[in-house]
Amino acid sequence: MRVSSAEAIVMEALWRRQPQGADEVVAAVAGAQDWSEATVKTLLNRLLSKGAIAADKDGRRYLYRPVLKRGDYVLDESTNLIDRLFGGSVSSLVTHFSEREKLSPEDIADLKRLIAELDNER
Amino acid sequence: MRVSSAEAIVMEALWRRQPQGADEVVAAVAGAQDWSEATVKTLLNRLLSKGAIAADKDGRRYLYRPVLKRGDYVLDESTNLIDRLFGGSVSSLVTHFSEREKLSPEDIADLKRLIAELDNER
DNA sequence: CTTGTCCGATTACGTCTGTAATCAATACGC
DNA sequence: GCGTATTGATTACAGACGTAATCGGACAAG
Repeated sequence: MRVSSAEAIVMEALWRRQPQGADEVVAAVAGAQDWSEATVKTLLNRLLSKGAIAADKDGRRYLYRPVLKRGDYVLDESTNLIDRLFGGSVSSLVTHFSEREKLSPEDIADLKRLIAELDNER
Repeated sequence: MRVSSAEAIVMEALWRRQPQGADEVVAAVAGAQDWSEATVKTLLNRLLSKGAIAADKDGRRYLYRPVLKRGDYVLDESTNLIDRLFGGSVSSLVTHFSEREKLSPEDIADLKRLIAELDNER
C-alpha cells in the first residue's frame, strides 16, 4: 500500500488527531499546504480506496481515521531508504551524517544514551 | 535536481564505475532490473537533461559520468526523509529502529565505536 | 413542497515516471 | 560507394500524482 507524499501530509494530520471530518482535515492541513478544499477531499478519497484510512458515518458527514499505523509507515519508508542507499545498515546512515558533520550535539547525546541502554539490557 | 527511483539505479551504476558507455550501463544494470536497452537509454537521456550526468564523446559513442555526487544525493534524500518523518533528528530514527528491534548487533557495535570516536575528538 | 446549501463522489487534466519502440545519423564491412 | 549495423535522439503511451472543478443527493430554511 503505497502512500504518496501529498497523501502522507493528510495522514500526518490524521495521525495527530483522529477521527476528523473532512473540513477538520482541511483546516489541519491548511497553512503548511496551500491546498484547496477539493484537493484534500481527493486525497482523502484516494487514501480511502487504498485502505490507508477508514471512514465512519457521523450523521451526514464522515469521520476519517487512519488504518495504516504511523509506526509501520515510518519503518517502511525508512527501511526502504536505508536499503537503497546504505546497504541496509542503519549505522552507515549515522556514519554518513557524522562524516558530513550533520549530527547535532543532541543527536550525539541521544545516541550515547541509547547505546548505553542497549548495553545494560544484557 | 530531482532524480527518480529508476534514474537512481542508473546513477548507482555510474557511481560504481565511471565513465561508462550506454551498453556498459545496460550491462551493469541488467540482472537487478529487467529493463530493455531502450529503457536504460531513456534514463540516461533524462539524467543528461537534468544535468545529473555528463557525456563525453568517445568516437561514435558517448561515455557517461556522474555530475551529481553520490554523497550529496544520499545526504539529500536522507535529510529529506528524516525531516519529514523524524522532525529532523537522526537519533529519533535510530531510536525508532531500536524500539522496533531493527538494529543488528553490527549496527550497535558500529554506533558504539562511532560515538566513542566522536567523544575522543574533544 | 421548493430552493438553496453542504459534502462526498465523479470527472478533469497536465506533469512525471516507468517502460519501450522507432527514427536518424554515422561508421564499418564488402 | 552502398547496404547494414550501431547508437544516440525522438516519439509513445499508460499509470501515478498533484491539483482542482463540478455533479448529485441529502438536509435545512422558508
